[in-house]
Amino acid sequence: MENVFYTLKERGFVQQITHDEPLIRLLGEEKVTAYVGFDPTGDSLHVGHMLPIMALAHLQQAGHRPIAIVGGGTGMIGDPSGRTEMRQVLTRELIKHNIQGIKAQLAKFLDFSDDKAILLDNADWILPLNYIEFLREVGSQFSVNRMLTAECFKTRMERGLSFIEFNYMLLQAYDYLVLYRKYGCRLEMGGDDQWSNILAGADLVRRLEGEEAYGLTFPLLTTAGGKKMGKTEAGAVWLDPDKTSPYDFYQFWRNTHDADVERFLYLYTFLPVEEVKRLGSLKDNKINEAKKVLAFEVTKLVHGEEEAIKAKEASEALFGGANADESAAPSTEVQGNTIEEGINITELLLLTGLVSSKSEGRRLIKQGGIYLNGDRVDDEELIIGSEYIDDGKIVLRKGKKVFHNVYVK
RNA sequence: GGAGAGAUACCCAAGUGGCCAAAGGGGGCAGACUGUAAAUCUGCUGGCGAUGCCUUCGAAGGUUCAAAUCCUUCUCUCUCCA
Repeated sequence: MENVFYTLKERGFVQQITHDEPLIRLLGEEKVTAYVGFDPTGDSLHVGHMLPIMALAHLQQAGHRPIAIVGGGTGMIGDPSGRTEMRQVLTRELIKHNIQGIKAQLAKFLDFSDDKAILLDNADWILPLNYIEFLREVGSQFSVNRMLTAECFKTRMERGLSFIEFNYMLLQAYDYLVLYRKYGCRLEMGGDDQWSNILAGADLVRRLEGEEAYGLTFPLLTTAGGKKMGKTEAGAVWLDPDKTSPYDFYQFWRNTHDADVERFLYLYTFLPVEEVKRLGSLKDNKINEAKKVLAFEVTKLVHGEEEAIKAKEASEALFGGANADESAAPSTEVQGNTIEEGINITELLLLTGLVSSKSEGRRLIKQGGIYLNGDRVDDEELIIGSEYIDDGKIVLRKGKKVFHNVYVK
């Protein structure tokens, strides 16, 4: 099998590595145990977490053993990296709850059977730590002078950094040490903002165990539009179907900027390199084909083939203008008599969540941004009665892309 | 602990008694153009029973016919000193 390092490199996963030659050799010669940590700051992962997950999946496919760490212990501290302000300190209960959600989602990407991949909560070894023992074993290995020069603390030096956060680096480094001792873990990966933390861990393993440990970071992705990957105006794009519907998830990928399509196909799908190259080279409106493939593949990965097909069909039906089944679009159910009595268009918009206030609804109508069953609405006082019900539902549209079905019970 | 500076809408940032629901920029939303893209141009961007009313300029009080603007207390942040 080809060395997985080259796969990762070719697909754009590699930003920095601690030692290139020895790491490549290691990955080519033996089964390597590698880990990535996830912050339990929410009960679902989002698109931003997919990069490390995909990397772990590639490693597993190449026969290596991934470890996913959920930071139940470090979550009690909060990583200051990349933050301008202190993180909110999470409660133990909340973290436990979040870990449950994250575990379930990771299982979609990694095979945890027979210890082919391992999921751990670092609370197991961090919470029982004895302060003095920890300081003597781990703390003594760190130079404050050096820590202060680390990039991750620089921004915080200006805005203030509390002692609890300053300790975060030691704890993450300790994770690596524990994993090395228990599982022989030799590689830690993470976002490029984790570089300092990863180096600290690799250093610690080398100092205390005399063994070379490696680190690799992923690029921090921004879209061609300059936004943080996985964030939209509406917030993060979640992997949890209750937070982001498969249809919206599909649409998120379908709306990828032209310039990002190839890069994303490499990173977020398992399509072979030749196929990605072919799709990525499509020009002008042909590239829409590539976007469809991207959207379908990623949706399939996260929500399964059935949901992916539904999302794709719904999308094509809605944008194709056909009257096909658009059931995958977000929907709201209303009581039949609400419509029979007649409801103001702005009330209905508010009800569906398409707008957050009636004023916003009126504004949109005034600007010609609201469509009812395909026709533009120009009267903001329009009363919607049963004559608008078509096939048991009313189709609302905001702008060009946001569809919403209103089902009448 | 001492001295100073500051806190304005989603973000940055003007405003220092009425003309302020609050300039400007960013972001966002919509329209035009398109390929469900980008770029560009245009409009909008606190709420409501709407030519009026209500809430909003860190919090709570006070002065005034009138406060984001003045006074008092409090909370938080930053800078310098120890």
